[in-house]
Amino acid sequence: MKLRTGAPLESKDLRRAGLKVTLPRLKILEILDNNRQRHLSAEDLYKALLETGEDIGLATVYRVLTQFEAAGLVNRHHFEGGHSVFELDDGAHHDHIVCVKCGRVDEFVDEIIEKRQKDIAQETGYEMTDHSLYIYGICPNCHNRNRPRSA
Amino acid sequence: MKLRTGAPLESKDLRRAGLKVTLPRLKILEILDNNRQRHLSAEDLYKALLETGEDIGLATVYRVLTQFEAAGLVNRHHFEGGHSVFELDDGAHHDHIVCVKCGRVDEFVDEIIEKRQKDIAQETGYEMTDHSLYIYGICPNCHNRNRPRSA
DNA sequence: ATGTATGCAAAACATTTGCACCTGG
DNA sequence: CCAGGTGCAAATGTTTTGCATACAT
Repeated sequence: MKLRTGAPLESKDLRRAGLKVTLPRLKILEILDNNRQRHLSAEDLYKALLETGEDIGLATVYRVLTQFEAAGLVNRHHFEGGHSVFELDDGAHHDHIVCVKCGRVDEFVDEIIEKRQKDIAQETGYEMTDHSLYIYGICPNCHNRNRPRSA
Repeated sequence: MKLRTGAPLESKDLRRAGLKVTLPRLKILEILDNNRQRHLSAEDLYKALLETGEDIGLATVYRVLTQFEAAGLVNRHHFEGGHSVFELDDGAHHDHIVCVKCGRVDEFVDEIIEKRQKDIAQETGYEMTDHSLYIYGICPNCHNRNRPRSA
């Protein structure tokens, strides 16, 4: 099992996707890039944009994210809680381990699980097209925070 | 890896959960029971109820499903598409393999994957509380349907 | 210039809630 | 009878859309 990191996305990635290079799109890419360790909701992104002084509408955030998703630049995940979260897609498949306390997200790839999933699809007669795996838990930071040093 | 089936739920399961045995609740249990092979949305359930001639409101469907979830009678899943789907919970943990063509859902448990997930949580320092795994693919039926017999 | 993007406001959905009425134990 | 359950309609929160204006190429 190996953890993963990522590489920055920029203007040329937008052009390659057939999208004009506009300020909202660049800003959104930038914020996603600065928050690789957590997954942001449209609302999160919107607030972050306002904080940087940009006057960008929530509708634009949604539109841009949808376009980015179609272009394969970001992945959309439907978490618990009725709203979607987004992360940059650097091309490589990976799964997620999510902290239920602080929302931190780590990514991993495990060949044994990958292999086993293929086997299961075959055994059940399915032709596998995709899969998604989430492990939920309490991350090291939150775990320590909950252990009082005197007890 | 083993596939799973289920056993019916009834009035006593409602009582055990501290819920009055009412017509809407029984009907909803019944419909869930008759559709174990697919996961139903609140809207699906609502329509199914109307078809059986029952005059049950959508709000009640949501309320009942939420209560059932709290009571551990059903599980709620957040699929792609912005809405939730529900399935009866027969107590045993299991994962899902979903047909992207027809919505058919099969359930399975794989000890190797279960084990590996625990290992990954441990390696990354997380205390695992839960996990969810979906394999998406094309089920045998849909697969055959797409293969013309003359070609 | 000119086809796209954007911002705003309104619309569309999925889900929840308030409240008067109904019903199971 | 009476607490809990239900239906309806209105409220909520998220995401989408229509349209006039602004911008990238």
